[in-house]
Amino acid sequence: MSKSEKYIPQEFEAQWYAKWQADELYQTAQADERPKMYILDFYPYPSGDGLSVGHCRNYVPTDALSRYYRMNGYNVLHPMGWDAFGLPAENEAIKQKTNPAKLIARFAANYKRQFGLIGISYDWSREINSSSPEYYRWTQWIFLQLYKSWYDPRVNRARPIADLENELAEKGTRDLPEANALTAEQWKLMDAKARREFLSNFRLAYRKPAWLNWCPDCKTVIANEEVRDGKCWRSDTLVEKRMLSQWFFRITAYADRLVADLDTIDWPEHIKLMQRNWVGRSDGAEVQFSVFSNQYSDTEHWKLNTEHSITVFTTRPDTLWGATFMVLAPEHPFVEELTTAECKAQVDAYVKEAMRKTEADRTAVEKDKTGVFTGAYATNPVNGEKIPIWIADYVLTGYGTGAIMAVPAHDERDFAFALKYGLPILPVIDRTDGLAKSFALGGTMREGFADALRAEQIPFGEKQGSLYITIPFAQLDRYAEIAQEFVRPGAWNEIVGARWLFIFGKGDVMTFGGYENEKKILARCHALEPNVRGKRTVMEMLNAVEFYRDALFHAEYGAMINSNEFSGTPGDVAVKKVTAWLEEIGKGKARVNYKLRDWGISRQRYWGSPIPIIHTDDGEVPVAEKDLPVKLPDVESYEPTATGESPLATIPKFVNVKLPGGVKGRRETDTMGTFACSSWYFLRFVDPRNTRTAFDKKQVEYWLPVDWYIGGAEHAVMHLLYARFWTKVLHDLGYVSFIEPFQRLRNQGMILAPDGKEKMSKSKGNVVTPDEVVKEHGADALRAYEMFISDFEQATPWSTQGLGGTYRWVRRVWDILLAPMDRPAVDAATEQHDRELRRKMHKTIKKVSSDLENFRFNTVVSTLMEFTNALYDAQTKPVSDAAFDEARDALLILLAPVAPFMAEEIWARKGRAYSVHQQKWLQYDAALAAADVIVLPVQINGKLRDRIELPVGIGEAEAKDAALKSPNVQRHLEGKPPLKVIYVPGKMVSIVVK
RNA sequence: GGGGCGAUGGCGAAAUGGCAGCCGCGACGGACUUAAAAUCCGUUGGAGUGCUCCUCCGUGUGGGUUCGACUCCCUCUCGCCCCA
Repeated sequence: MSKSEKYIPQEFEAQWYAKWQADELYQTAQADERPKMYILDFYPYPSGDGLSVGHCRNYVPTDALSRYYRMNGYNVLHPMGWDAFGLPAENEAIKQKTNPAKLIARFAANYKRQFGLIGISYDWSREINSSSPEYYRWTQWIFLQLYKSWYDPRVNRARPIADLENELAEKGTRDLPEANALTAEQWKLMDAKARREFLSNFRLAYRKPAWLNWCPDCKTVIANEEVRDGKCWRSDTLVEKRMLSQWFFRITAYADRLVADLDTIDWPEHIKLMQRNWVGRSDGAEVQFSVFSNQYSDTEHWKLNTEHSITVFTTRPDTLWGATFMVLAPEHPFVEELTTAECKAQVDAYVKEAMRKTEADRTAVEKDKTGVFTGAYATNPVNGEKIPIWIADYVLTGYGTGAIMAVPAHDERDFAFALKYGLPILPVIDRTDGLAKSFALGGTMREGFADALRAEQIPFGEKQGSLYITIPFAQLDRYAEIAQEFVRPGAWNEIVGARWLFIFGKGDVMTFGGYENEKKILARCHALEPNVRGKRTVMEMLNAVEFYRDALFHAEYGAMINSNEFSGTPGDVAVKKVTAWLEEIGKGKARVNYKLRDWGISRQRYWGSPIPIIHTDDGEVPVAEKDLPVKLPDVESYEPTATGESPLATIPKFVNVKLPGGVKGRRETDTMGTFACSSWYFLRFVDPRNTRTAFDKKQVEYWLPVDWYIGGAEHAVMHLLYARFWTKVLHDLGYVSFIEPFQRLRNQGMILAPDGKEKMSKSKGNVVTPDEVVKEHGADALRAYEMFISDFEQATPWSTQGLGGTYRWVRRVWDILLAPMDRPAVDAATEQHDRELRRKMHKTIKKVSSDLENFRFNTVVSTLMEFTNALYDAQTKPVSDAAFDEARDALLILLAPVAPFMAEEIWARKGRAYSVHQQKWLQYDAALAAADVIVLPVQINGKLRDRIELPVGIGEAEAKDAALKSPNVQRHLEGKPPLKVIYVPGKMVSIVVK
């Protein structure tokens, strides 16, 4: 190593890294007696751009943590690998007409070089690559475990599919809830193909038709993430939807466990919340609406209609009496059959248009709701009303049943839709806030009305002769009486909100509620007032009065009204009561619905793990486990197909197989999305070269669950949910004993570009790379700055000047630890200064240790900076050599996790035995860290008035007494007696006066 | 559209119910130097003609809880991120 006096990191960093690698300093031992610590960074997709300083925000702090735990005697597993499959590599490879494996190898090598540059202590002997056959062999193996399993809701876990086959042969689906009815005899009569099809309703990996994005210009299927604003990212063409068979994992079976088990892990609350919301459990009811024979249609169509009933899911069965129409998603399977001849043309046009839109476009609240009438009607099961069936694109097929009962009085979107198309809006739930309003149009009330209101203290505003009245809830009855007195003949007055009354005269009052009254009221109003004749419903008429708008609609859980025998049912029990009644009369049943959908894994792409299934005339057959992996064919280059199939479909050598027994088969050509690979890689790291199993059970039991799992918040939902799901399946099948893979999770904040607040991106040319920083300032200054820049989870801009600050600090440390010192001789003050320096040292050890363990890396560095400043200060004081050297040695050890290169270099220069990274971490002495005196702030009425210095361990009475005696406190008390004196031990005295 | 996060000096930030602004950047002043850079030392939230003392104001907005609120609760505004 060089002997330059000055701090020149470029002279020694690379050499130390090479030595650490050669000495296998960071190679992790297998399971042993020591406590273990598994610290895992999200494994990255290696891109051609390499790492930026933003990426290092993740890797540097976890590296410091790993080094800290090693020095504390833990057996630390800190591995790294590559999420190598997927679109970015494939698209780049298509562009360069090469094989993505070659690109990935090059990109990964560059990442690895950069990790070395900044001194990350990964155990590279455990490096994995998800696109290598040695790895994806086991991804396929797990796929087969899912394929060969089903979820038994009676025992709430996955079981082998063979158990189900046995049960079906014995007693059919008799004991299976939610299954299509099947007797044992019917099962026995089925052929192999029919049985396979039936079983796919249960398997955890199954195939079903689903909509895909199709780009007509590229003539290929594209992934969701390649669709922007409904257009293809490459060609900017509008994307269409196509229905194709695809593979899914039945994650919905685990929905409740995925929510419940969140309580067992230490994750940021907001991530847990996002996962709960993503699963989106809602409890409600499934209700059958029979389709009404369309007697008003003169076509043949209505005959068909009598065959159907439509199932809707609702979380609000208590609002059923207000369901005035029904809306189907444009994709709903009944749409074509239900639509009458007169409506067919516009329905067809509407469906075609809807298929082009994205889900976001369709469900945006601000967007004008559109829809068309099908011509068909359904029967509301609770009151027998005939209600029209519409289709509208704000209803989606994926959620619930693809059909909704519309309750416009209590659902915002239904309300807007009903207003637009003149459909009746009937309130059936009472308001919970008691808001009631009346608008008395000028000339509708007799003289003296306003005076009468004043006399009753009913507040109102007056504008151009009209009164705007907000009626206090307690005075609703009184108001109704007054209005009857004063309403002029030929006019009317109404109350909306907490009560719905139309007052036409004394004793002539109609309640707005139910179909019949709605029509009667509307007819009377039309007759009396020409201005409202254009209004198609009572609510449309009321909505024309702007003053009423906030009282017309609400979505609260209030008491039921206008609901026959259920009227008056309180809001807190209404849903339960109605659901129970529906079950009783056989028109519905309680049901739990989830926003979570089954996990679609099919990709019509080359660059992914092949799905180990072969299609034969007798249905699908899984590849035998001994024949794994199903290898990707090694091709030079390939293009997407014009049919929407994977490029693999054009490779006959891959597709055509002969099964044992000579049966011809066709391989599945879809590949698995990359979330499959990343759902178990943390298991592979414990035993990455195993050729017999996916992972050695003993190693997994020692190392898992992961203690610290660190990565970007963008994976908050999908990756983490999928990995948890696979872990639970493996648990159910007996492969692992734990139920959660990641015990503690933290997300690093993003580092933004230096200028302004935008992300670093190659296209904007604002990327800062570790290479350039290391070249200029060295890796240790970079590492220190990565940790110092901000709170670990907070987004923050990169600052080249800020980096200069940590560089200066690192150099100051170098100087104070290595440069010869000319310090003052010891004198009478030495003892005192020694004690102060030691106190600072022990406080520093304590804070650095606890801040590291609590992910407070920025204060780790600031604490080390303070300690460095204290050493500079001590240099000018008569501190003893012993105390000074002890403090310098402490700084050197504490520095090792943050600045490993410099710590090693200084260690060597001081002639200590290699390596500093194998030294023991320091223990602090609480007695030495304790202060001699405390300074107590004293507050009067919450304002700081003085600080008093008192001995440590002072009692409450003495502290209060000292506070009250302080001259400053006396001055502010102005002789007033303290009402209350609060002493917070060691922290504060707070005095309350009048 | 759905979900999440955030807002503190000129800037990055600290303090998580108890002295607001540790540490760093920048700026200003000083030492060293023929000079500059580098380095070292000092000052640095705002205001009050106010630098060892004193007072007031101050953590996006408005309210609440508390002896005490950057911190907890509610309202609004703005910004960012993720998913679709």
